[in-house]
Amino acid sequence: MLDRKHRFHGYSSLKKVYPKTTSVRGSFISLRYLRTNRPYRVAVVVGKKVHKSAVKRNRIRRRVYEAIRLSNQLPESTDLIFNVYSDQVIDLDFAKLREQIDELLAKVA
RNA sequence: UCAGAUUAUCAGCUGAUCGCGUGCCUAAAAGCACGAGGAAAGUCCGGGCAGCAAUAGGGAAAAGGUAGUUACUAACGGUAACCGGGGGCAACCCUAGGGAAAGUGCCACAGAAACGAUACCACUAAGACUUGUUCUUAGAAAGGGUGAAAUGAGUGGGGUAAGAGCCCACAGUUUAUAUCGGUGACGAUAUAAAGAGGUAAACCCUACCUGCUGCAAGGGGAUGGAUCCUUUGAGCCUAAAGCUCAAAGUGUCCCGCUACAAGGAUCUCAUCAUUCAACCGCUUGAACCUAUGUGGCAACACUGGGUCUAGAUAGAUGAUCAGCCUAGACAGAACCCGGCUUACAGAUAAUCUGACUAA
RNA sequence: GGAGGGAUGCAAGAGCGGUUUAAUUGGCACGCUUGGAAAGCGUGUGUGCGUGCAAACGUACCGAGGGUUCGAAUCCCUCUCCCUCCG
Repeated sequence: MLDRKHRFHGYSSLKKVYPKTTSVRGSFISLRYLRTNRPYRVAVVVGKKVHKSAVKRNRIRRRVYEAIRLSNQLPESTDLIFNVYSDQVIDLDFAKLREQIDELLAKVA
């Protein structure tokens, strides 16, 4: 999990950013981003259609957050929204997950 | 040894590195402490708490719920013990278990008839003639047939034209009364009476219970001011229009109570607050652990001692590596408790039952 | 998080506990009509299992599983999935 200042806060903050973003697609995760003049902010969205169980959705979210945290390619002032649309992230090898995340971030940069 | 029954507990662990939330301490950082469940789930019940002025005050109606008894509990549709019924050789388990002898409805098809009635076949008697596998009238309601169910008490005997609780004996059912046992449901015995179809998870009756809305409750901005709209009643008036005056709340009504403001919308003028839907509510509570403790069959209560044990807000408990074994199931707090229901790999312990073998 | 509503054939959508009611409409298939099509008219049309060469017949299924009843799509309980609302 990331530090509090690098996350989104409030219901409407994410809603306001969402329609202005441009999107980049990966194999299990898509990324929407928007350049700003603040420190970077990150959100990970795992919809209920990905998996029914709350435990498994939590696990996906935490693994993705962790992969983002360990990445050294984070841009300085950008809003990032990771949208997970596949439940294969649960069992995916962690090194491969990191590869994917880095790939997406490289596209943004 | 094998096959069961019941209850309780646990729900991977250890170490390293890098992270997250809250609290403490700080100017800040660092540091230290703590950080999901037995079901956190379903939201099926019961409460607390908050708002509606209310222990939401009393009564009535409507609507909904519960249903053996006695206890327990803050309360319950929950729990415990017991009673009745059912299952099992047994330990033990299951049970929406009030009333159909208050009333109404329904019981398709088939059948004579589905409940104040009625008679297809067969049975009995009398009569008729065309004298026979005949017809008519009467009797009877035990047998056959129909159907889930047929007037609803089985067996044996008597009785009769033929029969039938029509009568008798024995067995059994229900209701009432009495006595005994039990707080009670109920059980046992005796006497009397009766013959009553099923369905109340159909309406209903009886007894008891329930105000509504839910933390997205609610608080956090309160008071004054201005403008506009709407309804009902009364008065002026022949009537309409118009004008004037009055109007409360209790989410159904009456009483009672509170109160002297009709209700609604808009403006943002004055003071005040303001990055974010901030912040509060938000976690010490019918709390948890414990005792060769006390009372009780038990649920549970009391007493003594000890503990502080998540409180996030787009939402914290994770990631990676290494080791061990029995190889890790179901599953993530969102205001909080007490239950119920549903999901769940297994492991361990205790008590009990049956069968077999040995002594 | 809390509150409410729903699930019936390929699709939409009715359905008082009763022998036949799984109505109706669309879609689809076949036939008639036409030189050929469209439209129109007529007939048929869910799935599984069993019997049968076939036609056909029997039986079960109304989201799933239990219960009440002589008899449940319908009444009661539990579960699954879908939709709507809240400041």
